[in-house]
Amino acid sequence: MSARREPATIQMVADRAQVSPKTVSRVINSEPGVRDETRARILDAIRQLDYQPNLNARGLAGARSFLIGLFYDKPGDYLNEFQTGAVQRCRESDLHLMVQPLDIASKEMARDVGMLVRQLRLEGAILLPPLSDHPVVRAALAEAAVPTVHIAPVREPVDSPSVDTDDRAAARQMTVQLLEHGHRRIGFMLGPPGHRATEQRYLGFADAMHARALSIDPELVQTGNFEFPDGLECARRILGARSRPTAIFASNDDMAAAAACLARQMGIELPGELSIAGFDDAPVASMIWPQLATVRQPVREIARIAADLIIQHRPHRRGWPQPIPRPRLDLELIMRGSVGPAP
Amino acid sequence: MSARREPATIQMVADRAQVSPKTVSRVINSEPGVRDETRARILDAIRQLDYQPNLNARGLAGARSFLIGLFYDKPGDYLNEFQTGAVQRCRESDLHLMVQPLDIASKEMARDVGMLVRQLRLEGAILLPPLSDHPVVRAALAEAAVPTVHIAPVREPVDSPSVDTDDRAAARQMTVQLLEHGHRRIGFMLGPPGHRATEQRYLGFADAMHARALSIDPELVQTGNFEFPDGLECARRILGARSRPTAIFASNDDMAAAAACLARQMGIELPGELSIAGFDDAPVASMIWPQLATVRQPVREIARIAADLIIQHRPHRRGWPQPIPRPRLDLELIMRGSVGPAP
DNA sequence: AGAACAAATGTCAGCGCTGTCAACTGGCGC
DNA sequence: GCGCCAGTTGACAGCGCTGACATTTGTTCT
Repeated sequence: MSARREPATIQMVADRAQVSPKTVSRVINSEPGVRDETRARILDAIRQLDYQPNLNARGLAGARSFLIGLFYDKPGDYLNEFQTGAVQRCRESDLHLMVQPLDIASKEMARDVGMLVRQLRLEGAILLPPLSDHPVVRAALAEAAVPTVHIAPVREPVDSPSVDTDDRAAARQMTVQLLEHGHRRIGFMLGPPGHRATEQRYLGFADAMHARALSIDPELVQTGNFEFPDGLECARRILGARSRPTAIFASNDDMAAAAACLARQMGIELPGELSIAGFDDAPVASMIWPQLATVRQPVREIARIAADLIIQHRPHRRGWPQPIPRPRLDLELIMRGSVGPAP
Repeated sequence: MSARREPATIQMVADRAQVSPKTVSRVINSEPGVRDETRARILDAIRQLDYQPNLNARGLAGARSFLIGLFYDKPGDYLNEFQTGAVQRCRESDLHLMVQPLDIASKEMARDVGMLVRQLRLEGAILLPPLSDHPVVRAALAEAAVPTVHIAPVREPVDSPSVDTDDRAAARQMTVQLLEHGHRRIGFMLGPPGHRATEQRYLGFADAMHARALSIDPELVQTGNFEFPDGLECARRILGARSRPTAIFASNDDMAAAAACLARQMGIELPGELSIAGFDDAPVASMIWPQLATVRQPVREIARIAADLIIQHRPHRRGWPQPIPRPRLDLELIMRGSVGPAP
């Protein structure tokens, strides 16, 4: 084990490359106006000294932070995927990702956000749903003038980009699948209010039903909060309806799993007597039998795009270029064993 | 919307409180030697100006970073829980958590780690298994003299604390439960090598079997990598054994779920013909029917303790106080429907 | 009251880097 | 040969804060 060297400084690199620190700085920041030969010499020195610029110093001098914040309400598989994608994208641009859970129920959110943002001088923020629609968070971020990207917001923010997916189309397609399997009475599990996914997925379902002139029995539409326990409760109500549906389309996989679970307890055979479809392609979707037909979101891709929007934006620092980008990604239907012909 | 103020500086606070910046600094850092009356005046000024110290400046001047790194290999529910706990603890001490996925298969890990550590000047690092045993990561961290806490390492690092759980005892207890339900032929699904959990859980299982003078049929012991698909493969081998076991104890819930899934496909009734036990109390454990008997890890608690170890250690900066702390937490058995009397 | 000391506060330089702007270099046209 | 300009490079201050040390203030004891 070698004795621990102190980290190299820009001055040391400059000395070794026979240039001024400023020129080294230019190279580090990929600024133009450095002769190739000089650049090469400097890069060499950097390599030899194994130099890493000190982020604190860079940030202080340049009024930057190299930090992007990722705010989320509840952890879960979605977060994992998203985080992975976002970190990857950040690393490609020499940025770092700061994760921050924010209890949507807490009254101290504004304080928390403001604190983080101003202490860390975040260069951008990404809001995961349902935070993307939280007025307090939005306001705190706006006040601090932090460029923000909203993921799947219900109301598109006028002055910030958002990224979302065509949940409506996917839900419509999935419903069409159910219809083509002969299902006519179809139960639906809504997500909690305040999520774009909740409204879009239902709309897609309704689109498909109405296109076939089928009516939706309100008794078969139940609201859960995207979690297993309420999925159970929804399923109880749907399967306890006067006339039991032959299929259930749940707004997410956890609730779909709950439907499958309850059906099993009730001795209902899957998919013989009941078909079930979910949404999100969560791990649980392929961990139960029969596996859940579901819709896959390109979460990592969404994350990369979100991070990218912030990174691309950075140079301007204030106000997004016209027009504000709002990429919308397509989803992928995944048909699996939980959907079969209607009995 | 008010015009966006520039963030307050320590100088502004000092002026308003009629003291020198240094005294304000003392208050911010909770240093002793400030009269109560002065402190109050300063705190007042801070509040009025809504002042937040600039982390970059603090870090640069004080040779700190206020950052702790959390390194992990694969995301998952464990990570979510851990991250939540760790962030909470960090916030309590004015620190921040930097998450960093590290592909255990990648050859650039040393570079990645070194880069992060030196750019960010991390004040500490937490290694999640199986990274806690990765020699390259350990070396990179050691070279940079970053205080590190290892979570559930197979080999305890001589000079760093570790946090783990008594998996062996818990596995023994779970096995005893199976035995008391009358099971004698019990299959076991090992985790991948390189995890403490893998060895400890098996040892606990073996402890209990041997205590009853029962032998373990090697054909019923299969290795997976903690993921559902191999769980399926393991289950296929175990359930395809010449003499099928009446119970399976899987080293984690994903694999246990796979056993349940396969059993169902094979028409084996749970828990009537086969009992299944898992480990970790992952979400999936309560999302399938019958729900999995499992072992709950206090993941958040572990995370808090790990962060705490780093935070407590910080003042010394080099070398841990004697002796190196190695807290070990107890686990909680959760018996659920997947375990029943042997047929 | 004055000395002697502890407590409280201040002064000042500098952490490692970048923004601003000045200075230098070489090539070109006339 | 001179002026001029674009292309390069450097000098220098200062980002906001804290460490080391100096100074002032308050307290206690004789």
